[in-house]
Amino acid sequence: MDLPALTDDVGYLLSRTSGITARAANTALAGYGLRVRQYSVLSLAADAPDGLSQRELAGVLGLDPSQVVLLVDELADAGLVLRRPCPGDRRARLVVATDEGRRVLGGARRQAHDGVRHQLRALSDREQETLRDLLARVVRSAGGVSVGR
Amino acid sequence: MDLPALTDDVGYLLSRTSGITARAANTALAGYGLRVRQYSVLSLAADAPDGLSQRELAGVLGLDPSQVVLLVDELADAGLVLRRPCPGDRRARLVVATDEGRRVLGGARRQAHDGVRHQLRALSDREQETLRDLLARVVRSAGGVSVGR
DNA sequence: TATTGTTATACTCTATAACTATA
DNA sequence: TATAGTTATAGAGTATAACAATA
Repeated sequence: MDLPALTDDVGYLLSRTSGITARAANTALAGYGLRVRQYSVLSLAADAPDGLSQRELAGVLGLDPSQVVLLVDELADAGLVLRRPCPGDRRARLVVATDEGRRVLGGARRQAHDGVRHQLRALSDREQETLRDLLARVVRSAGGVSVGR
Repeated sequence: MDLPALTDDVGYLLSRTSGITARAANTALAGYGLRVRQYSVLSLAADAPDGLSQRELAGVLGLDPSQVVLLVDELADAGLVLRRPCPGDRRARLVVATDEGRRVLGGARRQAHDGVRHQLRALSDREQETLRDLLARVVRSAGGVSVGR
């Protein structure tokens, strides 16, 4: 079986597409003082009623826990999240969105979504859904495996 | 209309999937002394009968020309490509794969492809094709636009 | 005047190791 | 002994600006 040329290779196309959409998202988020990684932490924290531990954040995002520390530091400095002691485990700390964090997230989420959507404009709504579902299955099957060390 | 939670967001899923496949590709390429960016330059050079100018490489790959210089430097140091003067334009230099470059690329391409494919194993062949076609349309529509400066 | 390649610089992202306090 | 968080460091990727040679 013949291998595809670079420009028809899924890995290459994933990298290019991800770069394009991440750049658009970062541009859209710049007005809120956020970048995609900080935004993703804030977004997860805001959607979890009681917040998440940093370990949970690292697991979901596929990041090393040491990176999460820095991202939460920045968000906390900006007053968008805070660290609460975790009842029942004095090692852990729950990352919770502040009211200001939720307020900022409201606009940021909309802007980021629109920015990404504009880069996907070549695809119909139906096709964007298909893309999302295919990617979600890849992440769920492969993503959770090699997170730890 | 309601916005999706982070884990159902196409931008987030693209970033995660791209990270997963790029990591797999880098692991697969490590034995050849290559990383994905160098590999992509080598791959394009090898597939173009007379090579490509660095400007063309930058355009196709969505990179800044200054980044291409460094990538070609590394490949040239490793003896995988060489810079030929471009007949008809003394400013430009054509990047051409050496025999050794083509030989290395043969194995590297196979390994990288298998590594990425393994991360996509949750999708059928048919679905992987669909994914590739959707991504290709996004790159073609949005990718060529804001490359220059 | 515009384009090709180049050098330089700064910032972000990624990967790893080692340490502390708790469990 | 394992786990949650933290600190530190190095390497890779990304983004810009400026310059020489040539068109």
